[in-house]
Amino acid sequence: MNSEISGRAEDYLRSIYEIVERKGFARVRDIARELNVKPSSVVEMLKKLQEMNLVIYEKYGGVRLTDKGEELAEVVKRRHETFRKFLELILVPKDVALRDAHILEHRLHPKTILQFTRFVEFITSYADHPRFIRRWLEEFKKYCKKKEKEI
Amino acid sequence: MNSEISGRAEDYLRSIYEIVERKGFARVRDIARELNVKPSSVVEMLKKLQEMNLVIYEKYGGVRLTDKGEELAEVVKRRHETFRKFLELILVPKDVALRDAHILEHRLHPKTILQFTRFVEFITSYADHPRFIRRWLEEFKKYCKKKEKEI
DNA sequence: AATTTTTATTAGACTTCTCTAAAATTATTA
DNA sequence: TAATAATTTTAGAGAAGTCTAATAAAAATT
Repeated sequence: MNSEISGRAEDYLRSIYEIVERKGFARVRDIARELNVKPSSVVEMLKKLQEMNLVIYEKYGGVRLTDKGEELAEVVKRRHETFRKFLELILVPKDVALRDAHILEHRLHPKTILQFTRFVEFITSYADHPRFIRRWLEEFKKYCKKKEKEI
Repeated sequence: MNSEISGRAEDYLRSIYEIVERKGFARVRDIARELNVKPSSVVEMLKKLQEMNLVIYEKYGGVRLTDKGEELAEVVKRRHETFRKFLELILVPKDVALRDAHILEHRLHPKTILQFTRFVEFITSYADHPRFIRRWLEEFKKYCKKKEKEI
């Protein structure tokens, strides 16, 4: 009866979604490579995801998402993007931002996710308009550079 | 040989630190209550933490942190405060912010933690000075209120 | 088509953290 | 101090996710 999806399951779901988006279908191997796990772990998780009606897969065949799985994956992906953008906004290097967005995207309260989303929206939508936002971003950059020199 | 401390172990460490700070000593019961786990789970973890030279505890006696444990707990606590402040800054309700800071504080790359820290520093240290920051915070509040009404 | 290589699956074990239930210890109070 | 209550500890098990090694199936190559 526990329909709570685990953070790790979400990772698998997003990964499958992105692979399918890129190359049309997902294989165990691709997923394993993307998540840095062994193929056997992928198979294990695929069984669970199928149990939850999030993916359809046949032994030795390809993997695809159910409608429910796709919906969920899209939510997860949007969340991921939000966190990635946010991290880049506060000047975390791109590679680190990508990595850490994965960590941020799970288990946070919906209200928290909402506020992160609004923050990113607010900054990016205003970024090339009002002076005070642009000014603020510039000042933050300066502030970081100054701190960088202090090390 | 693996001296990596787990996120969960960090929770225990911070919890012990805070209880000791509050009432002088920590008992299994206190820790269990604070972390919402059973006393037996606490005992289990205390053994591991002792193994890692982070706490000293005797059966049926109190728990205290070693110097090494205290140092680590302080780092964890500062990190926690940073995230809590940050979440409140982006207008996450206090109770949710407290809860989610626990989730954010683990496993992020040092560079990410550094940037979060700088961001909070930047905003709070300038908050009552230059107009453009105050202005910015006000605008963000307005933006959120507007979005709130749209729901 | 037969052989080799790649990919996928299973079985079984391990890690980390958790729990319940029972036993041991300490504290309280009558 | 004897009985009761609260706390702590142990033992044993379970969930989630991972791994290795062996096996099975599919794909590629000769």
